[in-house]
Amino acid sequence: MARKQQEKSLQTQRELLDSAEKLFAAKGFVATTVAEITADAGYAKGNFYRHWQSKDDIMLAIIAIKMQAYRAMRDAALQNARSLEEVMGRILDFLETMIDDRNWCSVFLEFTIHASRNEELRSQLNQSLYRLSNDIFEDIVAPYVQSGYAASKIGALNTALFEGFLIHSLLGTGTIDRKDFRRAAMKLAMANALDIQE
Amino acid sequence: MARKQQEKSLQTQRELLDSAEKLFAAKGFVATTVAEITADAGYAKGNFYRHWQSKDDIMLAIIAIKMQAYRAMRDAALQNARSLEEVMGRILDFLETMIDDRNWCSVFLEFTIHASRNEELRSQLNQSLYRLSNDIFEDIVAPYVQSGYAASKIGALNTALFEGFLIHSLLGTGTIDRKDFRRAAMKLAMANALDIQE
DNA sequence: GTCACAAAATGACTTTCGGTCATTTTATGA
DNA sequence: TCATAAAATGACCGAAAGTCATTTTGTGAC
Repeated sequence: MARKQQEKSLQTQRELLDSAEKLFAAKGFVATTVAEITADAGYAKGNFYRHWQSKDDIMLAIIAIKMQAYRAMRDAALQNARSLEEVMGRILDFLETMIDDRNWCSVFLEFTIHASRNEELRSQLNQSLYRLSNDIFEDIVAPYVQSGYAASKIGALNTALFEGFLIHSLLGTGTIDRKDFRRAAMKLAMANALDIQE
Repeated sequence: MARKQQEKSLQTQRELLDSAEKLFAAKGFVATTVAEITADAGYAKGNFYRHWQSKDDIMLAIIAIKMQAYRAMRDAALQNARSLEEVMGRILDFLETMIDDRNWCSVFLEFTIHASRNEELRSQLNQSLYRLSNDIFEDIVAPYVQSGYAASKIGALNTALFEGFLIHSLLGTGTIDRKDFRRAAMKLAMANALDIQE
């Protein structure tokens, strides 16, 4: 049976994914070479391209996996929230766990900007990256919005503030910390959801 | 007199700067090659390195020039502002002119992330990039802050929201537009400056 | 066991790009 | 006109993504 060969191939793929994830987090997307990934997993470079078409490709695969894990966390956390403040609190808790995965945040951002120059890649990334935020805000936050302002916009502004905060963290300016971010994000979301537009 | 030679060298440098700026804006920092820059200006590649040590180096030079221009614009705009709302309005006008320079924003971001992985480069960039925001908020906004919250933090959060918005624009999600950004930034800054902390 | 076949793995090779440097071209002023 | 210095050149190097002909390994039929 050819099963064993398929299994072997899958095993190799998993090993390469693990090595790639580890190295991307440690050194960044650009600084990590395909040869390093395969060497770390104990294979030759050419083997990599049996599993993915490019370095971009494996990154998209890793992001998809990460996002799925995040999505599960989110679902668990938001189940019992009963007010807008509580929902936003949970969302911000959740974003803070992403910040704790500091190296990964950095790689996300690096890849996001990298992708923005590439039509194809950009739209692929858009799907997995922002579906997370959109889902949360359109499904879970929307019922609490009294201002008539689109929940998706509240979500996008929240994500924007988060990503801007990540940039500041990456550059290590030290002016704002995660408490400042949390406070600001909460304020912004509450104002957007509750203040009637003039 | 050796003057003419120096003048020639400076002229070459200016031509290379112009070509670099044009190409970076059109294609991005990474996608633009040194050979393209020199070819566009009508020189050979080696000539480039008489003027800058690296591609990073010319980018820092261009950023410094741009920032100086922006600083002048800012000074002119803020001269007659008389209230926090007016000051923030001018600052946001100013950020919107940066957004209009859309390609450059994109290159800024790209380079910022690129630099975040490089200790030396990061601190160099920090200086020119964030001095702008810090100056504005510490000198001009501070007198209007009644909440006891540090003006520098208000500035950093404003910049964060701006940069996050740029990322959204770059990815072309289309969920929020500059009006949404403006409204949110104003709200956030006013709340931070006026709401007494609990 | 062994043989044919297919899947998995290899690493030499190509191309591209940042950066170097010995060499050539051009300008200066004695 | 000639020596010298500055400006400009482009062949070359090393590193990295991606390719592919070749080798190694595993499978199933006999």
